[in-house]
Amino acid sequence: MNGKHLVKLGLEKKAIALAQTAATTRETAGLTRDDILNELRAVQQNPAAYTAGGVYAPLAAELLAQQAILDARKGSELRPAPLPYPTWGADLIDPGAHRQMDVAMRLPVSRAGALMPDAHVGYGLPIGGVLATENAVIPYGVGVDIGCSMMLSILPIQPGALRTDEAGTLLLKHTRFGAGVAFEKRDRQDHEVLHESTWDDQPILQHLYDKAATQIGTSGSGNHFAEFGTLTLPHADLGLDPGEYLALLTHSGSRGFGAQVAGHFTALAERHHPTLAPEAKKLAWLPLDHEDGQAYWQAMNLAGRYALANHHLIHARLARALNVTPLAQVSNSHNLAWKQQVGDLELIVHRKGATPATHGQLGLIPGSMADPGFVVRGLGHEGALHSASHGAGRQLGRKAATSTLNKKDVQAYLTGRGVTLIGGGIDEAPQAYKRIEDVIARQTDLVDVIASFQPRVVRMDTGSEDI
DNA sequence: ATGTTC
Repeated sequence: MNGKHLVKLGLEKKAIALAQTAATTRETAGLTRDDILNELRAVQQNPAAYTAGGVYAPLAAELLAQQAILDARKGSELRPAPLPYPTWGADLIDPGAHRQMDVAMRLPVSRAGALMPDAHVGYGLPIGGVLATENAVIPYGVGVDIGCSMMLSILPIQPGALRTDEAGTLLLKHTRFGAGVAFEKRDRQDHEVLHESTWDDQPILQHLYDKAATQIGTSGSGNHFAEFGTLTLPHADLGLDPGEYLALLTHSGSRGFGAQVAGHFTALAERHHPTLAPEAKKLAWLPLDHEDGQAYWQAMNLAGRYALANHHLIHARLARALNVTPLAQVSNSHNLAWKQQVGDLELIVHRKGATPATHGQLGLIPGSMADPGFVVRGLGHEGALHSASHGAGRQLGRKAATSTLNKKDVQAYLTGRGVTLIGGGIDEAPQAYKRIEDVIARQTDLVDVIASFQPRVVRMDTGSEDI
């Protein structure tokens, strides 16, 4: 058998070598060249029928592997141009965030998207990005801090009745900040989320259970915070009379548990798409009709419930210390994916730093450590995929903030607004964020503002560059 | 965002 005959069959290098070996065996068995070429064509047409054994099994396996790569490449190909998507507050958004969103809208699984006015560059999908996909979930479309969320408790206390030093003492005693931190054993609290059978369903969840159990009720680091402030409710709402209330606002996530879930499934998604274009590598997805997609979906939702449980424990601890029961509570996740009907399709809507804003849905949009946050009610805007911003959004990256701003500037800003800060880093300075008033003004068709919250005593993690 | 990454 001449190699040329095999090239003519359209075989590639490795397959040619395997075909040559098989052909030699068949020639020894007395078959003619034409007989062998016919057999080879049959193997080519249906390699799966030959993998069980026999002289053609190695060739058949190689052909199947090649086909799988081709199929994967075909299924991972980006569209030549991004699908169009609406942007809110384009004048506030860095071109880099648009570039990232453009890549996301070129994914073959993408169907719709939107950019919120707090958008800025992140890993994979931009922060403030909303992306709807079909039968696919993108771990980096949710983000590292799965289930990152906000919670507000409105307390039956006059804003002036809690002194600044008392508020600071409470926050220091009843919250825990920092990467890797957990509550001391005697202070550890239980929550029903830790008793779910879900933890037994996957090895990774079993593995992370102990970490989750020790860290529950903690706040973490980065932009996470716990703060007392003054809630101003101009009109009767939330079952409350108009007026001013002492309130507790927290920003926290799924801690080490969620971060490790995110890392695990991002790596898995990348293995699903080995031929994905480099610019879209961090947007690798998992098919939802595949066990890996189902596993992520389960773990993601558990991390979402766990993050909200964190908030509930933080609020319960502080409310108990104050000997009060909250008058009302509002909470929302802003790093998560949801199944959502979009037109005729049920899509997977990823919100990575975006507040769900279905018609009538309550949400929380914080400003910065010294700027007001807002309680909002969604207007269910279809084009925004029922979403709004999740905050003010960065205008300076962490490095830029650290090199541009100094302690004095930040202290002056805090003093000017009567804010007392415990912990905090320069990279979280109010000046590192967009003006929340501008961001809110760009999304009046997405949410109604129903109350504002002015921070008074704020606790954050100690940054690398303290304030 | 996370403890400190293959």
